[in-house]
Amino acid sequence: MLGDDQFRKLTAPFLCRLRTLVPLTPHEERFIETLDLPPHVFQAGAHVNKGGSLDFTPWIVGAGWACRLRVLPDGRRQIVSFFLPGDTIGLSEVHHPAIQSTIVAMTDLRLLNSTRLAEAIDRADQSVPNIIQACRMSVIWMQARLLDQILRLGRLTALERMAHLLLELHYRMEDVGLAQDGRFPLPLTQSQFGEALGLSLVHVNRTLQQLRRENLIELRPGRVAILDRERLELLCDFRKPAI
Amino acid sequence: MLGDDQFRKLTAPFLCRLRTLVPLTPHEERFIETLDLPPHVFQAGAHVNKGGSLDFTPWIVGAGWACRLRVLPDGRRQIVSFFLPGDTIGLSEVHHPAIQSTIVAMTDLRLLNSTRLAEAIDRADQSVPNIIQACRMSVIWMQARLLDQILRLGRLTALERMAHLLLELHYRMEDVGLAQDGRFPLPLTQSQFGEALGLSLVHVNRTLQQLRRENLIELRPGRVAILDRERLELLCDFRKPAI
DNA sequence: CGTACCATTGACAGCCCTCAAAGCAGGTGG
DNA sequence: CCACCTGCTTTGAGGGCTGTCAATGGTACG
Repeated sequence: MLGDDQFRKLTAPFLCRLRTLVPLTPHEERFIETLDLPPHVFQAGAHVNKGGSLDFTPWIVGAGWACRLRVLPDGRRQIVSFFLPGDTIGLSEVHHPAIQSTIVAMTDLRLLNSTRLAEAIDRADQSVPNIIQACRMSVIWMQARLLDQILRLGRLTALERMAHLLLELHYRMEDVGLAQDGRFPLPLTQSQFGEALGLSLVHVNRTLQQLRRENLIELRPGRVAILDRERLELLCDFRKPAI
Repeated sequence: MLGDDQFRKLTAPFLCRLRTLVPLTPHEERFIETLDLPPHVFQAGAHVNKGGSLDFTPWIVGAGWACRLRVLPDGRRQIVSFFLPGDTIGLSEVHHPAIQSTIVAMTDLRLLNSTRLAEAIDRADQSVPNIIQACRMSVIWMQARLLDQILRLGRLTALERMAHLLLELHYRMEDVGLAQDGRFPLPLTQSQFGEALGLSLVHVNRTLQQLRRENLIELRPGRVAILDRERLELLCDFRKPAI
């Protein structure tokens, strides 16, 4: 279920991600490429941070998708954020009980242990200054995406929310080299879209149909194509994450 | 418009806040108490981070309320988070253009310049280890509150959202010694409640009336009383921020 | 061929929004 | 002292966006 990523180097997305933030020295590129292979594998549906000493391990997503999830006692579920290939888990953002959320693998997942990276950051290792700078920027990006999510849920209509989320995912996949020509793998069910966007499954379905009717996207299970990015951005006031 | 806080030491709330997180040494208490007085004053409605060199100054809120706000081109506004006395601005969380938001004073505001504190954190100053630890924890709390906001907007009904936010604000005011017996100053208009909770002004009004009818809160302009915290928490699955 | 999961469609209800107007309190100036 | 203004709160009516319930279809897999 890892799709096209299966045979790529698992460090490639993270390298892409860092290079969108800062230029790296050859030494730094090697530092990343040697980060703890082989990967730790979680199956779709597994909890990445539920019990065990792995709870506080910092990871880099090599392949597959995960999400941060909050569940209410009555069963309502809210997806807070997504982790895509090249994202860090528990490094730029935080593992802590106070966060009261679970990290769930949405597909089969290959994670790289980034403890060495975390240590380098902690002691401000002078041999990898750009990496440290990039990770600092990455904290900011992650925060900005949380604010995006708040804006979507608080102020956008269903149609706008869906468009806005698709654009965010597109940009993120493009950044790590996993989107070509507006097309990228999208392993979300409509129910999961609903959990992320605060909508019911049924309404997600109707919203997606509307986007298709207007020739803004193409969607088949597991894959999406952004047909008219500009019009889609206009529709939902999406602001390209500049700088 | 600063209410009861007017004559308190402006560093008091921040000291309270830190002490809820870690114990401080006498040296550390003095370090806080000498943080750059007199305060920088913003009038209600002013933008704290809009243009000028003050943009990247890290602050501590001494008195008054502020919020982080996102505005859409068509005028829709979403309050992302609140800054209460004792909170930091641009220290635990981030000033950066990518965040695409404005920090607005909701009341007259007295801010302490915390550049000295920021520098102490940056160079890991060994004379104030507990303060640094507390600021690290504070980042986590701030993130947790963003997730709370996402949960409210994505999964709670209007009544639940309102209850949940009131409880959060109550706990935060209580932590910094500004709530007694469930009562605390609440300088929000119903319109601002709406901007924070993703509701219309009219619906905020009706929701507040419902909470009053059920004897859960008392509310008069500028001030609120939580009458039955336990029932209110039950109503919205509020989880006390433990640990 | 049955099972399970996901996508799709229809009918209907309800939560919440918009529009509109009236009440209320504080501040200002005549 | 009162008229007036301004900003906030309150109330009513009606509509629309979105949720819930229920059933059907499609596809992968055993």
